[in-house]
Amino acid sequence: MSAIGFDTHNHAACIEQALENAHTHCARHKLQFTPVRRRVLEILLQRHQALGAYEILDILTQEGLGSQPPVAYRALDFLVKNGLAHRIEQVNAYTACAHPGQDHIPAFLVCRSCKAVAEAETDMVKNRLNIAAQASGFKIETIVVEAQGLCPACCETAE
Amino acid sequence: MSAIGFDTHNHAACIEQALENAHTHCARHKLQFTPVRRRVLEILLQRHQALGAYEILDILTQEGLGSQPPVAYRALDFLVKNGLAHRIEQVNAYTACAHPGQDHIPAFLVCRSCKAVAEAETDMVKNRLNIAAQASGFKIETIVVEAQGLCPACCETAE
DNA sequence: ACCCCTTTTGTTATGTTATAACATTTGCGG
DNA sequence: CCGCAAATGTTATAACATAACAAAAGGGGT
Repeated sequence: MSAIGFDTHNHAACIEQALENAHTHCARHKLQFTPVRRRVLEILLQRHQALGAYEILDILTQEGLGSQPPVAYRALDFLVKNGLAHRIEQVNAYTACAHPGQDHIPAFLVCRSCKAVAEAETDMVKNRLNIAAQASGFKIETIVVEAQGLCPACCETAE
Repeated sequence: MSAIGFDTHNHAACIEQALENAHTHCARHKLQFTPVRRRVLEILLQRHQALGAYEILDILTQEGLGSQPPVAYRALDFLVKNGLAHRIEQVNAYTACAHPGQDHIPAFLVCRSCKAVAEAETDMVKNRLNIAAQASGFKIETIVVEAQGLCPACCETAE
């Protein structure tokens, strides 16, 4: 289990690469990587941050890509369903997936101050939960693991 | 890690006991266990189930204990803050705590069909996440672990 | 190239969840 | 029994999300 997201990196290249990966992923699965969907993913990638649907909608609206809530929600649903983004339940917000195509169960570290999001791995969690679930006959379909707190940057500045 | 919640038990006694425990817990911490707060906890205990704030508000309203959203939200906030109930983020709902007073990090198994909730333990998760967090300098304050799926009863009947 | 069906987008309306703000009442310590 | 702190009542509104249907665009088969 290792966290990425709070380190520095070549962001432009990282975004370019991720969009490229998403494009080929969609092509391979016969999914339409439409302008709205592409742009929403790009927005999520540009900020390594949890963004609310309405924040994204604001940006889309400014750019003439859509003006009503369903536009944003549909694009986000598409990205989440296809593993290109994740929903952060604790804050009703969305973030780009850091490991697309890996069919993983992510754990998130979410900064309550700046909304920065890091994505970690959780093999252990899945195993543990499955043991507990099987013991009682519960059939797990989705797992959410989220931690909230302060990221390194905000530890120094915030409250 | 073991799950409770899908087993059968003497429910009336279980509720009585839990309310009694909550009462003494509040007394010990100089917290007011008011009628609304007590009734909301009782409602949560009666159904081992995730209930939305507005569902609870409906019941309170019928009983003349309050009619506006803040009444329900304030009671729920109180219960959650003091470890007597938990919020299930995935479904925007609340459930009574199965281990009050134990300062634990719970994991939930939530049935998507009947909203039944079982509470399991997660020491491992906490440790694992803390390792990942410390490596990047992130300071964890809260952890959410939730699985959604089908409970034993609904596995047979539901889709 | 064209048709047809499926998917996506546009749009209106509304449903659901949650909180800000302030007045009033209640509980509790001195 | 006074005065402060905590809790409740109430109004209004903010924030998040989806149902439903019309219009347009994509893309596969002939």
